Amino acid sequence: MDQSKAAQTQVLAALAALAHVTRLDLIRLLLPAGDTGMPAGRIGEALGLPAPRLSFHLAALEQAGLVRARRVARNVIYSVDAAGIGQTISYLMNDCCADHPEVLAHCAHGAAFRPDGQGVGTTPAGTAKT
Amino acid sequence: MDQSKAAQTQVLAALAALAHVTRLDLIRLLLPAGDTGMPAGRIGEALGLPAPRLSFHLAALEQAGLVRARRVARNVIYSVDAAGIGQTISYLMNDCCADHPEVLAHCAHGAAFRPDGQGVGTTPAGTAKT
DNA sequence: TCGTCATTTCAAGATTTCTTGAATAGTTGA
DNA sequence: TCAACTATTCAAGAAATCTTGAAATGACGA
Repeated sequence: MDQSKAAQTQVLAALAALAHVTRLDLIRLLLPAGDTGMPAGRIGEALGLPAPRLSFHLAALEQAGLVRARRVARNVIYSVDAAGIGQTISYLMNDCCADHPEVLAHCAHGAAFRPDGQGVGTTPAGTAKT
Repeated sequence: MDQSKAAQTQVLAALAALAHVTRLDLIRLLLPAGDTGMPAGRIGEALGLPAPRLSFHLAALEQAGLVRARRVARNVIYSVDAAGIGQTISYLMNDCCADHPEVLAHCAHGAAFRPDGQGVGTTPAGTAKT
């Protein structure tokens, strides 16, 4: 059970990495590209980011285990690490919410696990509060 | 579809709030207490936190929509906002991973949605990489 | 009203993260 | 080898976040 501390450290890094507009944009852009990925240049072009800034954020995501980089000729291709993202979400659900169906109910609400398409609400915390 | 930007802002706040050891500890401590919650004093005692620091982090969580506070006599009772946490997770799954079963596979791996108990792995990103 | 308990706010310093332009490194074709 | 192209690293400043002790607020019982 010392492993769970390392697990938390890793998740904290992933959450910190996700907690930034630019990096969330990067994940969103890269996900549809799947394992094929996208060269850095085209990413920067798509999001209108200066090169050093792009490198900075991609490095952060890579270090957090959320994206992978591979060199192809002159380009560096970035792609999402599905396992990294999935396990981060999994940790949130299990470590925080294992015994709390109320939380899971809100998770499932997004229809991710419901092929019938019930409830497409992507409305996050707070929106329903005011 | 301008609502999705507000949604993202809210999720970013929630992710930033979660991306801190102390605050993740707070969530973990408060979740088992459910709606009953826990007075600030006892929380600080349980985690060994000085009062101002506790207030600072609880305020951050509250602002992010992850916990709620209510006053009872001299005490302030804090409890988790299940909807806030659930919707944050939901956003990650839907906005980032809607079309990507590979990610969802890793999410489900934690057994949250599998009563059969298959795969209790709480192992987060990266652990399986080195 | 006074004193006490529970909690928050304030102010200052320390630390970390983010952005930017300039310089550097790796890869390819001529 | 040289020039062009792609991407990262560096250094410095700006901004945001975290921690801490001291002071302030709010609620209750005597």
